Amino acid sequence: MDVAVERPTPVKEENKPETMDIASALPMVLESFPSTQRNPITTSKDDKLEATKAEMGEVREENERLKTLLSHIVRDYQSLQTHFQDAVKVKHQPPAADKLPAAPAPAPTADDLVSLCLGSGGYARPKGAHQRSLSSSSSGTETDPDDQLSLGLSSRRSTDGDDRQAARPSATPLMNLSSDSSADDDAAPGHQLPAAACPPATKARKSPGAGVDGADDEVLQQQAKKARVSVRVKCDTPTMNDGCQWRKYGQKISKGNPCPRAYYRCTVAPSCPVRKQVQRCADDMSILITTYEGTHSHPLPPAAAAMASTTSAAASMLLAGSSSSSSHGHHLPFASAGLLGPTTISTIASCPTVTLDLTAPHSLMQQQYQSPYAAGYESKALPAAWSSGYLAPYAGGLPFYGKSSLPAMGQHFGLGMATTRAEQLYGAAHSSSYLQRTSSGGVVHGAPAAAPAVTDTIAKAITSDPSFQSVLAAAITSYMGRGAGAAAHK
DNA sequence: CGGGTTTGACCCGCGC
DNA sequence: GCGCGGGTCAAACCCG
Repeated sequence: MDVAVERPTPVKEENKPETMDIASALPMVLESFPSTQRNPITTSKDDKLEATKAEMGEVREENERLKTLLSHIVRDYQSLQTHFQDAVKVKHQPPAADKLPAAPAPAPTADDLVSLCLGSGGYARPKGAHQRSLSSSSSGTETDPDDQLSLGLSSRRSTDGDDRQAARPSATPLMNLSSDSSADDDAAPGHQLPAAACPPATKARKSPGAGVDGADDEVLQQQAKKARVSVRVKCDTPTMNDGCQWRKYGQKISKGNPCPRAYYRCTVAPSCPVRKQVQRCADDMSILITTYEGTHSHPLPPAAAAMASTTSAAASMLLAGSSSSSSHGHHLPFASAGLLGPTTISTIASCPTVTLDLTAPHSLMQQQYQSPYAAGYESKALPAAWSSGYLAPYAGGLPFYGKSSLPAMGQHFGLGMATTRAEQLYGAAHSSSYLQRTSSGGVVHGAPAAAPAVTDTIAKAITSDPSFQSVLAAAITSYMGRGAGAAAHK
């Protein structure tokens, strides 16, 4: 068809207040459509105009339905949250039940490994002798040339956090990578990131003789678990521009990977403890693996806030999950929604890592829905939204991240396509998504441990890439709907 | 000249 | 206890 339907750039949504209502967020997309009529129309275009109008009407109806659906979903989700909160409270009554086998030192007790393979069913992680979160490559991911998934997430968990707290085991103060931990500092300053938040003098590792007993032991355990977020993207450039300023301070050839691993330190602020490691995947040199560690101790530029939020949310999810009972899996909507592709959480050497694989699920999108923005991702070092900071309304002065998550979810919840197609996509995403948690063997469990934080992430991520919005929204919708339904059955 | 990169050495944790 | 490997340091070097 010749009617060029040009949608306004996502920037329009950027300015939406975080607290915006979900219902009001949806029409944003529709509101954008009238702009399509502004195309210069020649004399005989009336028919087309009429057709377009009719189409718009249909889309409008579709949107109304989606709005209603979303409202239901949100309600269900909140209900589910409540249920979950209660469940968690009950679950954590026996304090020891939920912790890692705390007795021995913070040693290799945490060898749990959660593997989430979603999105494209063809994704097969080569599970070798020991699974590596970083260098594990995806064999089936090389087909899509533009696997640049934007991860603009400015998730942030509310500090009032009743429900947020639910995601965290109450007995285990979590080190939280997310910048909102700054808000939590008031409550638990001692839990500030040990290595990450310690002064630039670093050398945190050189404190062997600290007295350890009782509660300190627990804290140390948490300290030992410096959560990391590893992001795998297809990227041609040596490093991924995530909006932050980094200074390289080292490089190392790691075993099993001919590509050197580069070590970077955030230089936005001299005292910023955040570090990242950049390494190319051994199996697919086009895949760049960036591992983030720590929390920025300074306001982030908008472009960086998106990425920081992403890692924060992922880390939060990871930590919330990893500190829960090891006998219960963690249902990670991240992956469940097919949002971030195969998402792997692994705890290796007391260093839990969540890997966001942005190389796989994209192909689905590409095939099904060619967003006007999709072309922009081709061979770009960075997804547009990622670098644009378009989802980072709180960056640059305000304490990093915004507020509550759920409203935020609706904020950008712009569904850019009709449900019919969304359902198609959802079907594909849903049918191939599964959660697998392996614990020295491989048991499949499911539990909504970190749902809130992850939901934030999902919601924000949806907004970051218009080409993803549709399918992700569908997937999330489905997830949340099912989750709420499951909770209702309990 | 200041800031960033390179690179070899060093430290430390972990597995055997 | 020892060796290995990952992570960091810091001097030398490079570049604008």
